[in-house]
Amino acid sequence: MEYDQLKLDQQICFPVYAASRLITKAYQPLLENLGLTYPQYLVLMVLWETDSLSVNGIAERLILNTNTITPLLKRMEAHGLLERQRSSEDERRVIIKLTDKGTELRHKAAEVPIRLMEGFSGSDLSQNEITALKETLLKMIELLK
Amino acid sequence: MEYDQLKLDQQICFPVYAASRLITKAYQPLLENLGLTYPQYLVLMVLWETDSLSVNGIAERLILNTNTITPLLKRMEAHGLLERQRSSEDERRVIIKLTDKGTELRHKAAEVPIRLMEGFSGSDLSQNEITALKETLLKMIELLK
DNA sequence: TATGAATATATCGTGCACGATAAAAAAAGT
DNA sequence: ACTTTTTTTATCGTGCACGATATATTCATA
Repeated sequence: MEYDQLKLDQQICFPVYAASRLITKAYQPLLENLGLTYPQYLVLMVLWETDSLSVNGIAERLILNTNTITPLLKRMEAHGLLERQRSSEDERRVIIKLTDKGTELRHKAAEVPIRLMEGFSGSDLSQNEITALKETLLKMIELLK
Repeated sequence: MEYDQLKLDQQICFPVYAASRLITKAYQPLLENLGLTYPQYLVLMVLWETDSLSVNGIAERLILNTNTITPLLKRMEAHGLLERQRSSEDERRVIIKLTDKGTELRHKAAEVPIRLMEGFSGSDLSQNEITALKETLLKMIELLK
């Protein structure tokens, strides 16, 4: 029987999976200086743009399950980066607000993506390819959501 | 101060991360029928192509740490999918061999990638885009390894 | 006004995934 | 032949990530 479709090199899923982990790995030393993990950094990027979001709002933005977000936010709260407050308007909701410490990290984090992209410049990965990659991934994400 | 480079929509890392998890999620119901998790399925794809690999050989193929692979293989051995054997030629190495059960799963798994790709056909994601995506990801992987 | 449906968060359990470290075996160097 | 270095796997600890389930609150319906 033919099994070509089961060959690892024939998969699209595997390079996405491998690239994702390698990117996270590449971020790790840069984020370690800020006392952050990669998922924590993603949460902060969301909150730096839009403070006072609900747990569900952050989960939707990051396309993560709320049962992943809740423990993540609790750890960040323990680190003094944000505060969790039950909404008085709708008691089902928990509103997440940055602390001064969480806000101030934004300044230090500003160079992180620049440093990360430095690893790609000067390579044979063109800006056009990166742009096209992102657009195709966004289409794929829409299909899979 | 300008923080555009910290906007989530400006990142290439986030769509890769999100797409990876959504792809894994999409596989989950298909693999559940076979009693497999996604990482276990990746291991089997490697072994179906080349049996009798070392732990390190599988780790290299999947670009995973050996301390991720070892517990994964132990769980698969517990499920009777493979056997782990210390090499007599080099006792540092553990050789992984498929059992009959592990080999037979290949037949059932043959339709998994086909079913997964069905979700993309008929969409506005062309085959050319998927091919280009894969090539760019492979370049990125080479840079990050 | 009461009931059922929907929504939001939290907990539990399990499976990864990786940094750090340890131990054993093989290879390299003197 | 002995010592040092390198390689391979394993363990520990921690941080996710998700399926399933539970609880509380709000919304929709009768």
